[in-house]
Amino acid sequence: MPSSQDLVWKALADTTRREILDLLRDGPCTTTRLVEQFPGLSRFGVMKHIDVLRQAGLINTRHEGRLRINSLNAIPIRRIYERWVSNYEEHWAKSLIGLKDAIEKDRSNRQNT
Amino acid sequence: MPSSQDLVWKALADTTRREILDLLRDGPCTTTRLVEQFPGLSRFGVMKHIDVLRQAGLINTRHEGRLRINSLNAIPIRRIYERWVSNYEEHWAKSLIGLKDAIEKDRSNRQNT
DNA sequence: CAAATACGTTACTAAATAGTAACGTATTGG
DNA sequence: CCAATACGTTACTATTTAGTAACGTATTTG
Repeated sequence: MPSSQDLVWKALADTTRREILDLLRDGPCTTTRLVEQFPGLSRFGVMKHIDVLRQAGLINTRHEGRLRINSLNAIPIRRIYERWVSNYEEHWAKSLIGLKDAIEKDRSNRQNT
Repeated sequence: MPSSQDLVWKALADTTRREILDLLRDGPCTTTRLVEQFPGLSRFGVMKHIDVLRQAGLINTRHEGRLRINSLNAIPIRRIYERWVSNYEEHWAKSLIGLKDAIEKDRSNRQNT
């Protein structure tokens, strides 16, 4: 039973899919136009990536005649940030600011044992 | 040729691996103790996850006698945030603030067709 | 209505990933 | 030194994922 968060993580794990999202940051785009941006991949290849992104809720598609217009939904990325990434902010701040301290502490710890 | 960023994304895509990182937020931990936290997995299973995390630079291991002490390095997560996630902040802010507007627009669009 | 366009699906293959079981190595306490 | 402990690896299987080729559907345009 994969959670919806899990689908988002899996979707983001692939370079092509992150590139698709990056393209959509500039605005909505039809499926065919997206396919054209990836000459190395078949149409179906790209479409399967789009599917994964849609299932993760990162892309919405609306129909307009024979066009399918894909647009970005950044909210799931926000959730990833809020529920997970932000928990590490304190930690990485410590690693950056307190690097010298950490080294000193580590050294004296090893002498005490 | 997977970039180092790519290794981080792949590493984060797995629930077990994110759980390992969450455990390490409380402080460093030996390999065996980490294994014990995942009764459903074999030792090797957990160790392979640790390996993936180490290759992504998310975990450092130092040797201390017969113990291997694994500790968190949150810097790669920070990079993911800076180089990618943060680009979407403007976008998700727009989606949140403009949500009511978007709904109204969508409704009137549907009435027009 | 027929051709062109935009999109989608079915069926298949190749490769990467997750996982287990069983065996091997290094460190340390009695 | 030898038994226990902590860690690691080899060899294998099952599952998932990525990808292609080829075929099918719906919507316009002349």
